[in-house]
Order: sequence, then structure tokens, then C-alpha cells
Amino acid sequence: MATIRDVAQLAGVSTATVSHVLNNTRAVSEMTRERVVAAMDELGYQPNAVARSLRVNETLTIGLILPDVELPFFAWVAKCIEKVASDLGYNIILCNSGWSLNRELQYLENLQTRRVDGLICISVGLTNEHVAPLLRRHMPVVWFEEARIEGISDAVLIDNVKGAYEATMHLIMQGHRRIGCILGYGQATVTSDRLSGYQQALREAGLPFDHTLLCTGDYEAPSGLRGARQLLNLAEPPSAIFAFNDMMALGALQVAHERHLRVPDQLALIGFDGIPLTEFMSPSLSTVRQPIPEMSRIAIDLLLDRIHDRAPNESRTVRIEPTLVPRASTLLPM
Amino acid sequence: MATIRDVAQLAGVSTATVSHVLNNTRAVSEMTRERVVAAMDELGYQPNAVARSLRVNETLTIGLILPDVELPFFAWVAKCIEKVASDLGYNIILCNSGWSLNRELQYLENLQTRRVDGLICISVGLTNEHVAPLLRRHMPVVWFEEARIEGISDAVLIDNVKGAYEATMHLIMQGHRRIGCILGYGQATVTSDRLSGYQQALREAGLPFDHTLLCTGDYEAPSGLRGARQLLNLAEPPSAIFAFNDMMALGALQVAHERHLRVPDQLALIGFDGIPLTEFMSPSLSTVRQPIPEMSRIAIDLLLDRIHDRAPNESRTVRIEPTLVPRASTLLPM
DNA sequence: TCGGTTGTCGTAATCGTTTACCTGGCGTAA
DNA sequence: TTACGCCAGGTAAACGATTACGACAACCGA
Repeated sequence: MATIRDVAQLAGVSTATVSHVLNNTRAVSEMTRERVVAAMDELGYQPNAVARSLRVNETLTIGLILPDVELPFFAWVAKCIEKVASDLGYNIILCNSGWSLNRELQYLENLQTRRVDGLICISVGLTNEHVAPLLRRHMPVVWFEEARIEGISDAVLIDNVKGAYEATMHLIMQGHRRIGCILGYGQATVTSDRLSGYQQALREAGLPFDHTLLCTGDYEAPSGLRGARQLLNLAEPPSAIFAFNDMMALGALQVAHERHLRVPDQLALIGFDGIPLTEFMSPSLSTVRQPIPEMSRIAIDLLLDRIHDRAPNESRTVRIEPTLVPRASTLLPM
Repeated sequence: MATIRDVAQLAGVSTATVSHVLNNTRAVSEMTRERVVAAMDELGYQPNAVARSLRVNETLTIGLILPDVELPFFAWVAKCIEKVASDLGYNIILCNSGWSLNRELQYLENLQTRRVDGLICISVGLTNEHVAPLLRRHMPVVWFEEARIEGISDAVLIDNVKGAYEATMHLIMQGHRRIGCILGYGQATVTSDRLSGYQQALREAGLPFDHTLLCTGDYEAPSGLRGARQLLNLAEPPSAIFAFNDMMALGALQVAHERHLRVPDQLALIGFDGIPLTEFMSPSLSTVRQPIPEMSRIAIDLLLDRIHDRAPNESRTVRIEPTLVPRASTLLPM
């Protein structure tokens, strides 16, 4: 494989000159520039980014740790982040943790030895103590969507309380008095925040909080299915169900179909996340949309600020407001 | 950041020795090994994979080019490939081409300068002429699922003719005589192969081929919706629809719901791919499953064989048989 | 004529590893 | 005693780029 030295030799110049025409980093006379370019494509020269990285201490690579790209929400995130990054010349290393802290830690090690320039993280188990060493080594980290780590590194989050509040309030406005809830994992702040929003809406509407209307899922469709069955088997079943993400709402929708319940008149359904798929369910699913494209943009911006040392010392948290998207699964036709 | 030299100095040995304890590549006495290890974690030493890559000419990185991770099928592929790769110590660089040949070419350049060890490619536009230069530079490429390039590099494909044949035959066995088809893009072999399988099944069953029963989609849900509407608006509408992927079948399912057609008695539906989501649609969607986990394993194996020069000179194509998964959307309850 | 400026380009150190080759010391068999 | 093999570990040259310095020529104004 041709190196910069081969090019230099063929063009009759020094490697310095070749490097400078490559990067436009100092003036080169038109004549020698042409000779260099000619030599480059005669040799089919391709610069070696590994060598460059070693020298300039920058890999133009960002690690992305997330629980499961197969889930539509995370796939959406991955796509948006990759788009923003690649437009800026950065590549993404995909790290699928499979909800496992162990794998998260392995990736953390791995990405550090690879000297990625930064790290975007949707984590399930990492804590301050795991991440502090990275920060000490000046490896920028941005938390995405879930704020596990307080204060020590940047984050772009959504206001889960508000989102859940709006979803619940929307159902209440549609006349529902008993609203079932399919939660996610217990320990995540995502879950507890959304539960707070739900409770807050009930309180404001003067409705009682009934814990039998809660059940726990795992953010995948089958758990929504189980949850909905459980809720509908209650002596006094809910007339509406708020699932803490869209996939669980999809599972609940399947239960409505299997029991021949008309949606939304006999059972209203609303999800959370706003994955593109919701639009194409039947009926289309009401949801609370997280603006992932914007959040991706912000996450990368935060990262680049740190990478280029233009960020303040203290950590920054950007909190985005999700927006209610009412659709056929909650709206009675006029 | 601590380097191998710092460790060597602190442990009172040479960098060679440190390197050898790091990689277990020659005998080191227990005593000095301990000293080295102690020095390493006193300094919080993390080896620099960039420098290593430069030296040994291996990045332990694989590029993955695909059209759109957001589509469940590709997300599934990405997850499976990443799993296999990371278990073997390789990282994946995610390249989302957005169905654009231009972006595919950019990624090709980029991945080459990054000196990835190999490349797995689900491409929409690349041809022999684009890839030949890579192969000449000994960059292994494996084509996944879609065989755009004949003969010059390895591939793992599925037998689309057979899969489509089985889907169609399944519908015929269920008593359907007019079977609509929602195709994908025209130029892809995926599409034309599946169409062949469809036609072959009709022929064998002695059914006429009616081109008004065909319409074209783009592998996303809305196009399936449009396609199904078009087919159902025919003077003589089909009693079953075979969509060339699951997402378009999902769109068709939505049409069935909006027209209050009972599935499968009034309209049977079958998709293609076997994405996990199909199991959780209502009713659950019959499909033809591509065994992505196995295909991923094979793709990586083919790649590693080339990377380690244990592959024959001629290119290898592994063709996998997809399997019919009959579910509620085609099976009448007993 | 001379000092200063500008334009062009080369020399060589450096980034952090790996590894081919070499060096001692020690035990052992002849 | 000598020669040999083995064990443990060191020296220094790569890998392929970037870049701080410096060199040289040409030109210009005083």
C-alpha cells in the first residue's frame, strides 16, 4: 500500500509537502501541487488515518453505547446520531450492551483503548464511579435520554415528568377516569419520572391513585401484552392505558384486538417515545414524541465542545420538552 | 496519559518486557510480571490501540454499510452482526447510507483510510467497478442478503426465489386464487427473485399471472398501505396479499383494519423477513424468516477467513434457505 | 549594497506500540 | 574447563503520518 513517502518520492518532493497538499495546511506552488496530486492517483494513494490519529491524537470516532439497537426507539437514536456525526466527519462505533452492565463496562474499556474522541451513552447500569476515571482522562461523555449520572458529565434529557403528565392529562380530557399504566423497569429514573407525571395529572384532576392500575413491563412488546391482559382482567378494568413506551403500547393494542375491544371507544391507548412506527399501527397510536433528531444534534454539539475544549468546567444538562401527539388510538372520531 | 514507556520506567524494565506481559507473547518471570502489573495499575495505564494498529497493521474494526438502521430488518441485522463481531474482539463502525450511492461511496473511501479490517455491505448501488479497487488492496468485503456483485467477492445470501415460492404456495394451499403482491424497488435482485418465486408458485398451481395484482412499494410501511389500497380498489380485488417485506405487510394490515376486513378470512396477509415485530402484530403476521443470526455468523466467518488469508482465491457465496412461518394472518382458526 | 520580507519547501523528531535480534548468566554434559 | 542450550530481558528499528524549525532564493526599498 502506497505511503506518503512513496508519493513524495514519485513527485520529487518531501513528505512534508505531500502532507501539506493533502491537508491544505501551507502554501504550495501550483506546479508542485499538481505533481503531487498526479503522483497520488498514479499510486492510488490513500492516507492512513491510523497513523494520522497516532500523531495528532484524534480519531474522529465516537462511541455509542445503547441497550439494544433492535428496539425501534434505539434504532431511531442510532440513525440520528450517526447522521449528525458523519456529516461532521466523525464515525460511530456501535456498542450494543444488551442491557448488561458487564458489557457496558467492557465497551468502556475498549473504547478508551481505541482512543475514541468521545462517548454517547444510553446506559442501564453505569454510575459515577465507573465514569469518573474516563473524565479524569479527559474523555468526554454525554448521557442521552436517561440521567443516571448527576452532575459530573454533560447530558441531554427529556422532561419525562412533563411528558407523562401530558399523556395522562390528554386521556383525562377525553373523559377517562380509570387509567391503567404499564411501567418500565423500577430502578430507572425514566420510569419513576414518568410515574410522577402520571400521578401529578391524576392529582390535578382530583382522581384517586389506584396502585392496582399499575403493572410493570420491560419496554418490549410482549410485556405490554402481558400487562394489558392483567389490567383488563381487573374487576374494575381501566378504560384507557398509558404505556411507558410505544412498543408496550403495541403489545396492549394486540390485546385489544384479541378481545375485540374497539380502540379508542372501549379502550384508549397512548404510548411514549414517538417512534415512526406508531404512525403506521392500526389504529395509529397516540404518543409523546421525543425529538430525537434535535437531541442528537445537541448531544454531538455538547461532545464537540468538550473535545475542542470550548466547554465550561461544570457539566451541562440540556432538558428537552417532549410533545404530545394525539392520534386515532385516543381520539374519538368527530 | 501514561504510555508503555512510563510503565517500563516505573517497573524498572524495558518497554519490550511490558509489551510482552501485556500480550503474553514471551516468558516473563513471575517477579517482574508482578512489578509490571503493579506499575500498570498505579499509573492507570491503558494501552493505545491506535499505536498498536499502526504497528501490526490491524484495527480489529469492521465496517457495516446498510441502507437504514431505523428499519427493523436492518436494525436486526446490525444487532446480530455487532454481537458476533464483538464476541470475537472486533468493533463495528456503523454506516447508514440512507439508500444513497453517493454516501455508500463516501463510506467506502472513509473506511479504507481508516484501515478497517473488513467490510460487510448491504448495498443499494455499488457495483463491481466500485469494489474492485478495494479487493486489489486486499480489503475483504462480504455482501449481505443482496447479491449485487457477482463473483468477485464473498457473499451470504438467501434464496429469495424459494422463499417467495413458499409464501405464495402457502396462500394457495389456504385456498386463495387471486393473490396480490406488493413488490420492492425494481432494480434489486431481491425484488426480481421474489417475483420469480411468486410466479413459479402460480404456474405450478395452474393459476394465471395477472399483472394488475402487482404494485410497487419501497420496503417501508406507508408504501404497503398505498399498495394495499390500490389492490383492494380493483374491480376484482385479491383475497390475499403477499408483501415483499414485513413493514409493507404492516401497512397493508392497517388498510385491512381501516376497511374493517377480518384477517385472515376476508384478507390474508403474509410478509417477508421475519423481523421479531411480526410476532406482536395483531393478528400476528405470517412471514418468511431470514435467519439473520446465522447469516451474521457466516458473514463474519467469511470475512475473518479472508482477513487471515485462509480463504481460497475464488469468491464464495453461501446461500441460506429462508423458512416459512405461518401465523394468524394467514391461518384460519381450526 | 544590504537588511528585511515573502514564498517555497526540506529535515528530522515525534506519536506509542511491536518485535527481530542481541546479550548475559546459569546449569549441564562431555 | 569448555561448549552449548535455555531463560530472562534489553536495544532499537520500524509502522505512516504531522509539524516545528530552518534554509534558500527572489525581490524590494532605502
